[in-house]
Amino acid sequence: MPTPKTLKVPCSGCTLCEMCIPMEFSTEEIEKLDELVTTRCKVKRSAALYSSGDAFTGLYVIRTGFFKTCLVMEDGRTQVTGFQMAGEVLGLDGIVNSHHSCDAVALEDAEVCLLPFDRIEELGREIPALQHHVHRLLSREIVREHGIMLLLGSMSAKERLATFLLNLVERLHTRGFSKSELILRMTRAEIGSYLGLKLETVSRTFSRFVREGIVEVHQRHLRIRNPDGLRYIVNSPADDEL
Amino acid sequence: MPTPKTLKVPCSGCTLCEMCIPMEFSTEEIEKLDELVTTRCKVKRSAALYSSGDAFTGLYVIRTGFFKTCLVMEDGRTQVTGFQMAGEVLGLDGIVNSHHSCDAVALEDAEVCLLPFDRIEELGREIPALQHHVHRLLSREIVREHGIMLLLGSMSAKERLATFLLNLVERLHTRGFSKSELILRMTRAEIGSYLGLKLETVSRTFSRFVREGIVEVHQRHLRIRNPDGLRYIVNSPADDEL
DNA sequence: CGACACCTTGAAGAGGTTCAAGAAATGTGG
DNA sequence: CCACATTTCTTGAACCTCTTCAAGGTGTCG
Repeated sequence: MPTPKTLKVPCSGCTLCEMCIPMEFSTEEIEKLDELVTTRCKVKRSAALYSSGDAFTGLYVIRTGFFKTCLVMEDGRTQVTGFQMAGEVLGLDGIVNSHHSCDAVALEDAEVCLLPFDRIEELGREIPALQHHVHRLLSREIVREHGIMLLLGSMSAKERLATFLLNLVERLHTRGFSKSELILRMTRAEIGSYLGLKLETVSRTFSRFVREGIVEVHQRHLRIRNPDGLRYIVNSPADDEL
Repeated sequence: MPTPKTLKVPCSGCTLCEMCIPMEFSTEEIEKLDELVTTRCKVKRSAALYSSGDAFTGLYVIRTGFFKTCLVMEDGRTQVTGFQMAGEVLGLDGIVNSHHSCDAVALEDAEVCLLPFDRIEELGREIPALQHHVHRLLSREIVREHGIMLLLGSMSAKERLATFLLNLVERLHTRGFSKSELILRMTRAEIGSYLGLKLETVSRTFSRFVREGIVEVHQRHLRIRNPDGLRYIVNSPADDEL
């Protein structure tokens, strides 16, 4: 369970963009938006921000840290449905039934802002730009998941992992990190679950990429040597071997 | 391309529930909602209601007919991302970028209502219940897709097909159709694409279900003889053979 | 330093795919 | 309304990718 802190955080100063300050607001509106964020929480590594069944209170914007969301079946099988990093939003699944339908777990110590959803709706009625922003946020998530369905439904292991790495490094890059180096915050098993593969297959596919000179892998430290190699893999249905 | 008809349709009389009239509205509000639906379109079998790249104008509520939505990769591979029937909503993918990111194709002659999205947002600001309804609609789609990720990521062919059939028959049942008989509106290849399987695998799995006495299959006419058999398959990770 | 979690790699195996052929249904045009 | 073309569905056999099982290596943290 997260540690709630009723700490006033001026959003106006926060550089995170996905949710909070999508620019096209007047200063008056920004003042209102600052009111939106009432609570900041710290979440320890491997702790759940929320779990399936928990009452839905609002959306969480990640300030720092890295999360995974996952579903757990009765028989214990789990499916990782996404990895989220700073600036991204958690909790959209809870809106329909006022209860969460998946778990959000921190993969490293994290800090999130809670945006009570009824406040979001209230403000959305006053600020059309915010309203539309929320709609886009939800729609973006739908489109993202379409992409994952494509990945899970029609891609080989190589393609899946290549797609995953490209997506990850791109998102990190927009946050100011390197285009070629990254640290995986998740285990092979978690990557595998997300990609519909077993951890051994993930490991083997990494090894293969290393052999082909596409990446360097040292545990969780990755270095992409040939990004075009990855892109080529994604776009080649029948991938000719070396 | 659909055939637009500027036909006034009183939504108040329409029994479709998912989008249009979620009860908790005043008569005054319902009058406003009636204004929402400006256009009704007919879509011929195998015609696209919209295609990837088309400008997004609004959401479509299916009055009659049956649709599939699908993504097409550059290399031609396609992924069916969903099947939609009367009362369900199409077009949510278009909100983010004001352009659609997938194709919606009618699997039989269909009729849809267009709800211009800017009007939805306007009205949403006036009617909180509508606003919340839209949010739930989007969130529901996200949760639905989580379920498909689980299916594609961690289920066997048998489990996938059983899950698919149970879901389909349940949705039909809420629309007043039989709990045990249904007509598949889509081909084996389309089912396969949706489930991340090849059409041969779908066909073989059907045959297997028939052999086990779980269903009767005559082309696209299905009869579920043992729904618990299907449910059992879904909930048994290592499924013991006959 | 030892315990534990995580990662890699090999060998055998299974589930699903691919290729191919034929049967059944559907639609079209004469 | 029938014959033909086309699409869709089923089934078999060989193959391949990914999984499973197993063992050993590496890194980390108390």
